[in-house]
Amino acid sequence: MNLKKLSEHLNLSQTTVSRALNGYPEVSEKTRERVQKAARELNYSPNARAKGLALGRAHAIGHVIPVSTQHEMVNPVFGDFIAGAGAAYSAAGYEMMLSLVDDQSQEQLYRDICARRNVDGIIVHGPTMDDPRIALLTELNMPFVVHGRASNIDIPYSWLDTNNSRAFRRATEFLLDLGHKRIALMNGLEFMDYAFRRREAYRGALETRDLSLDPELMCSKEMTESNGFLSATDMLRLDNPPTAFLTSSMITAIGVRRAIESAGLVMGRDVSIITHDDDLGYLKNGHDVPIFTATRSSVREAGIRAGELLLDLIRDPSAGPMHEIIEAELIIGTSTGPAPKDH
Amino acid sequence: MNLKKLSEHLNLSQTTVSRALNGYPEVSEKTRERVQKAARELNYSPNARAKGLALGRAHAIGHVIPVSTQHEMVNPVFGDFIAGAGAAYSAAGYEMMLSLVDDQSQEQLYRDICARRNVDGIIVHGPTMDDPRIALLTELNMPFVVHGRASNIDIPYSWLDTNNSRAFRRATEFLLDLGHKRIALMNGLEFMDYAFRRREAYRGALETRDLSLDPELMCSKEMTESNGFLSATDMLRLDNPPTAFLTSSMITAIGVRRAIESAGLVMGRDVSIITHDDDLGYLKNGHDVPIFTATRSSVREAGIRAGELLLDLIRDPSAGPMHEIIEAELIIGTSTGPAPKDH
DNA sequence: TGAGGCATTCAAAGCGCTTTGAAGACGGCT
DNA sequence: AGCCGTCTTCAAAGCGCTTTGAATGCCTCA
Repeated sequence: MNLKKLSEHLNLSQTTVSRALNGYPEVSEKTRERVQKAARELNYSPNARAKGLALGRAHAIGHVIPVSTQHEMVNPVFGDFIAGAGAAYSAAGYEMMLSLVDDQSQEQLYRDICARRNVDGIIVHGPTMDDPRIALLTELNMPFVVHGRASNIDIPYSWLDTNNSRAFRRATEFLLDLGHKRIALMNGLEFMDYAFRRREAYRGALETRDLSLDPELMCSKEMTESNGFLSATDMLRLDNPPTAFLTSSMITAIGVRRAIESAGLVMGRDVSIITHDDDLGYLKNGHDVPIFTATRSSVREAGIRAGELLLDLIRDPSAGPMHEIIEAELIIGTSTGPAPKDH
Repeated sequence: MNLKKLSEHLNLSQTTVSRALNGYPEVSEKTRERVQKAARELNYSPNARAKGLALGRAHAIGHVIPVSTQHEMVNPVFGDFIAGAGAAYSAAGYEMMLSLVDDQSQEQLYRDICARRNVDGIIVHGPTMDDPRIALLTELNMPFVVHGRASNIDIPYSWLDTNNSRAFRRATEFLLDLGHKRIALMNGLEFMDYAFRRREAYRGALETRDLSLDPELMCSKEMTESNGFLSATDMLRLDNPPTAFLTSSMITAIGVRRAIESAGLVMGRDVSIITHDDDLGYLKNGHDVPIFTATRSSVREAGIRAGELLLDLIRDPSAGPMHEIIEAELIIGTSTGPAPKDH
């Protein structure tokens, strides 16, 4: 069923039918109702490609997902993020288009996407510190919103970010206030901007208390359960092991907990953990009492807001670079306690 | 940059330019090279909507992701599945289109997607036992491949599935062989087809050994860490508690492990766990020695194969219903051991 | 009665591509 | 010279929609 057939069936011109369905005023109410009824009965829904061609808009948003080539891994927060963004899109009648890309072929893929014109805007995931995509998309004149920020980029662009600095500073201070002096940082990959900010916040908090950084207590790896376990196991074997861990994700924290327990120690008594918690649907941090003390901010909320910002930007590009920062809550769970005396 | 401008710039007709770029033989090699060079330099890439309109094909595959309304949760295997499928698509020059839908408005969404014609095929995720989408898409004449199967549907359709029955039967027998008699099943939601098959396999294995099912040892919930923890905690408090757990996902298993440990028991000695392992990138089951004894099958592989099947089906719909079954490996980890004597 | 105004409706152009059917250029053959 | 076949190129139609600019019918008012 297409517009032509529908209009023939109704003995009307395509113009009239199109206008009736799109709510234009210059069509009488009788005909509008007749048209709408027929459209419903015949299950007519305009061909999206043709509509897009005529309108010059795709009614779709692109998400480019970087897939780590080493580990073939998709960031697990991604599911929740797009669940949020998707809700914003469908409310506005937009589709979501996904492309996966390995770290190599980034630039060409973005160029192609823009040239092919089947998205009206792009969400940039996982920005690095001097992410080249920001200049590229600006040059290509494609509306975009970055989930995160790029510390070394100074051209204006729209972003939405969690306040990683404040969250990790608070988390570190929380441990320091409990008397911990040997605090390990299990960070994500530090060319990622959020991981860089987190490390700087950790460093800042320690230095303010005149504690120096110990490279043996810092690691920067992909945030998997295994990495959490392995790195924590190594650190716990040090002569002067950490009494607390600051981890970048719940998954890493689960690995660290496993390391603590298999070292015969008790979490929250012998060794503390504080983690960042993205509030993922399938990985809630406990129920009434949280398991892990955590800085929590919902990545699903971030998805919703990022989607909304981008849609606003598409409607009115002059609305200029938009910025939004999300504060994380500090949630007290059972994984933290005062630093043990005998260390 | 579009075809018209490009052809004017080259002093050629649009026809010739189009043919040159699409590899048709009736254009001379000189001109072809000239055209290709210009296209590269001017960064020309055909407008996808226009191409789709002209060709009657969208070059895109739709994925409809059911979002559980109660828990606003996206199945965590989803990220890995689409990473696989996406690889298959981009190899073939296809895009991936995502729609999220809550359980309610399923049918209308599918009808719309088909009517709007901006996908050439659909992957059906998470089929239930008598999933209505199969009849619907068949009627609408839209190529599709189901990830999983629908036990109560008897019309022919294409699917790709893990052999859940065999995997869970083997897993149950493995525990039985170790002497366990009180085996708990922590299943997913049992209106989902895979969960139903898993339960039936578990039941079959027990009945073969003349053991009766104990409803107190069976639960059917969303596969989250919390649910694993809560249900396992309850079961371990029974007068006659289970000595082994069979869980549906790594995440659930992690929750069960937490329950075991916080009950003061030791996993693999006091209580065994065997789980299904989707081999997710960020949640590897240990490194050299697996943590959990598990039935493993890579959901990423499933994504790749499902994508390939669907592309084949789109190329040649008469290639008829395609079926593919993936066997799971049984991986022996440290989470299982002989049933304790004193129980 | 005819001009003017308003409410409806329509034919046709255009969005950017592919593809059909036709035509131009060229060389070889009789 | 004239004809034919081959190689190369082209103009135009069509994909399904929106939108411009024009036309139609009807009513009102002078």
